Amino acid sequence: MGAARPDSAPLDAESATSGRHVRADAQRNRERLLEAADELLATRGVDVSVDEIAHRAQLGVGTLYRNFPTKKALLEALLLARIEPMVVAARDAAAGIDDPGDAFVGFVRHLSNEFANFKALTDAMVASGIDIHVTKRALSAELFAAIEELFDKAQRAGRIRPDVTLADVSAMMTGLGHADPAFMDPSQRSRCVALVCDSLLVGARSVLPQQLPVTSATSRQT
Amino acid sequence: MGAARPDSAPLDAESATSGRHVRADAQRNRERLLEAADELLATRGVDVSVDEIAHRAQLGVGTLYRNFPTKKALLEALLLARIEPMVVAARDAAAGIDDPGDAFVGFVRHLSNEFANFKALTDAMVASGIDIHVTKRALSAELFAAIEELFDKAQRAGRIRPDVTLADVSAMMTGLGHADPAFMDPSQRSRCVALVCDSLLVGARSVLPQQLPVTSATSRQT
DNA sequence: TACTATACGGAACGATGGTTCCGTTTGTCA
DNA sequence: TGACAAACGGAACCATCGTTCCGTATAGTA
Repeated sequence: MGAARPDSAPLDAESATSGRHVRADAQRNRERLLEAADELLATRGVDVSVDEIAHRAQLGVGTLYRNFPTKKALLEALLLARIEPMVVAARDAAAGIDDPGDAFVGFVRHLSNEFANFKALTDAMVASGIDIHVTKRALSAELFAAIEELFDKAQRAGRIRPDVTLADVSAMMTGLGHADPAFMDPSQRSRCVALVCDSLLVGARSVLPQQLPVTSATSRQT
Repeated sequence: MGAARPDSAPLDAESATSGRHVRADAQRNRERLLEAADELLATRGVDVSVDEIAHRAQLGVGTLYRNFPTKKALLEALLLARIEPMVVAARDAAAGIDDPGDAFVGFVRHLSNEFANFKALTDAMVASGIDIHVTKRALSAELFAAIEELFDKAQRAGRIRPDVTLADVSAMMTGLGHADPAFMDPSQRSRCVALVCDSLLVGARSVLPQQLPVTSATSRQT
């Protein structure tokens, strides 16, 4: 997770800053807590309690609070942990030898799915009174930079419309990710990604992926 | 709980069903409560308490609970009140003499803005444990039907891609509406609507509206 | 103006959930 | 293996919030 964060955030990097000793079980438990929070947010949704998270990790609340001074801190750490692989993916895509346009489309597809998994987490952060905008921007500066590189490359290659900006892309992608789940299951999202890319790319008009033959957006449960 | 509610459901239509008397102030207060809830959801966001709403309306909680048996009921009433004008707008658009494609685009633009105002409300409903999908579908069946009419008309006129479905449109619109506000201010949304319509329509490639020259998606507060 | 049905206010209640505290357990090292 | 710092568990605490209850105020009517 937060492997290399040399500067500010003091949450990981235990052995580093001080000669302090960190017991092996403590470190393991920290991972367990993050995993538990992750799973519970995915399954139960926004309103998971810290007690639930602690129990899921087979730990007491006290332990949770030693690792994360507050629920907010736990959620932030989780957000950070989820963003990191995305940064890696974005850099890989930008550095790859594929056609920049294709790489961009692939990454958009990837990210829209990831963002969808984010929804419960960010909703929970909002519900906990976190200023999600400030937090997310601070935490995702690296991600933003990585995406920008990929975007610029594809645009310079003439694959992305010249009048489209990175802000457009960001907005469209958060839109895809935050859409009402009642209208946006994975297969629907796949179609929407194709549509969005059609609008972003130069001269594109994709063949939409198959749609399940349910009556239009009128069958989903819970 | 319910003080004097002779029958079951009907909250408005006071004078109608029964010879019951309804005091003028009571009726006024009901409106005030809905307005207060509306404003507070817009300003403070998801986690408004019923006390806050009551105070904002310069009323006590007791009064609130006489009008709405539960917080959930208040939120549902508010949702219903907000959906109604949209239905009207959709029907107008479908019945109008404009080119169906243009009417569709105009309506999409209108609805994406409305949905954005929805966000706090629907989030609050979710946070209150309401099954938002069931509720919304039940309440918005009319809206859905009205949109379908408009959509079909535009598609039959050859303006909307034949492989695009109503489900696609719904998904894209909820996406536009629920997007992270940090990335989607009104001017940004306007551009995104244009992009989305580019992908939905046949042979469209719009001129994107002007974008404010702030650094890409990196300035917004709260 | 007096009377009554109706509506109002807001204290009190119970549930829920984040956070703290402290006695107990356990990993690590000499 | 023994000792101690570090970590653990979970009861208890406190704040918040939805909801109820009942004494008081008021609109409407005769």
